[in-house]
Amino acid sequence: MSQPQPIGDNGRDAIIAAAADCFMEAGYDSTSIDAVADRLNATKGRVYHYYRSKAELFYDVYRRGMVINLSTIQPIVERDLEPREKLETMSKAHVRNMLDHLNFQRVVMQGVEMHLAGATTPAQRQQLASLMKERERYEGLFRQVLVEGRQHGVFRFDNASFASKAVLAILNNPVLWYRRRQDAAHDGHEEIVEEFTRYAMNCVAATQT
Amino acid sequence: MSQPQPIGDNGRDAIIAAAADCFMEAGYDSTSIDAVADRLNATKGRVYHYYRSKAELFYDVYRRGMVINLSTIQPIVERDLEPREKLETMSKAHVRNMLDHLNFQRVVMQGVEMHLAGATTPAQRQQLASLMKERERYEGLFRQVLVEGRQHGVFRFDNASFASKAVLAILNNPVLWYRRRQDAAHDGHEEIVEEFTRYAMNCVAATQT
DNA sequence: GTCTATAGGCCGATAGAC
DNA sequence: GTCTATCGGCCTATAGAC
Repeated sequence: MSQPQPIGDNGRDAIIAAAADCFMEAGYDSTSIDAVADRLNATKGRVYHYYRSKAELFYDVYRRGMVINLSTIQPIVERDLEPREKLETMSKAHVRNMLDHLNFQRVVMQGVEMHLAGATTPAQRQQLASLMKERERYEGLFRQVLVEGRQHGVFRFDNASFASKAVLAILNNPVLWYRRRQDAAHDGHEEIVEEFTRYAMNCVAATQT
Repeated sequence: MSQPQPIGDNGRDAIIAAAADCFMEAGYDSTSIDAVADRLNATKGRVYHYYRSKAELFYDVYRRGMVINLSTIQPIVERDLEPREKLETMSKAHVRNMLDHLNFQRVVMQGVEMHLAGATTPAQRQQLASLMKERERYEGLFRQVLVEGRQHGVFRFDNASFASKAVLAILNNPVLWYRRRQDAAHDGHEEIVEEFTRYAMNCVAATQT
């Protein structure tokens, strides 16, 4: 208690990180608790000491992913920027998060899939629903900027909900195909960030840039 | 042999349709062969008579989904249309397919996820890789129109591969949240088709419409 | 707090009757 | 061609030693 633990140093954080990698590489269903434990050079006794079930572990990984995203975007929303510049800054930061935290972002995607598929037990359903609310809140941050920009005449669209979905569909896309490169100096991140941000901006732009 | 069987009437087609519904509702891993058989009012002996494994059944469902998409879009590609009109026609048809064949389209999405996750056995890997080629061919039809339009100065983008991914990311998006409505007369399809097509067009447009 | 050992259930796949 | 019956493996979760 004398010092705060750095992230990744206490029991749970190491498990969350290992689980994120496993879920990314094999998917939720195909990841066994043994596999997560193996990655920690431990056995599943350790995992079950911190988590009551595999589902709870998954939820924690998902939540960590959303915390990364929200804590990046929220401060940008609060800055006093003109709508176009604000959306552009948010978009670039979002794509960077996708590329920098692929493991967590793939887990977030799997959470959406699980929600679509419909979890079996009522308890799981409820848990997933609350996770989806976090995601909707995140989408709301984008929707809010879009509506503001439409009032200023710099964005154009009919249905704000559809527009925010379209923008995020573009910005999330790299998660579906990007693979980490060995050479960190030439990871190609900036080209992806620039280009997908431009597509996202264009799709709701009222005036050509 | 005297008459061709209508789709959905021979043994395999009924199984494919039942499996598509199950995979949509529960996901690949959580769908048991018993569940597919139940939906057919049969037992799994029937399924295993036509398919050697659950994976093969999945591949067939996926293929059916891609056949739906390719057979819709290919004829449009071959028509003699100006690039902007061609892309618009393709986009609308694509979104309609997403809404009209949700079950198969969700399976196609799951196939992409499985590919990302990395199938376990070498045989599965190879099968999935060949399915992904179909998908890339489909994306290529869009890329081709985009490049043609860029030459005519009606589209603008740097990387044609990224541009086609961005366009399809938008057009696929409804699969992630759309749910069938009871009232077929007011299914809301046309609003979704119009709006997401417009976003897709805008994101690569060289001139404002 | 981390381990070993094992219970217990589910499901893919097969064998063989009809 | 469809059924019933069952094997065998895998994996979640728990019990209890250290």
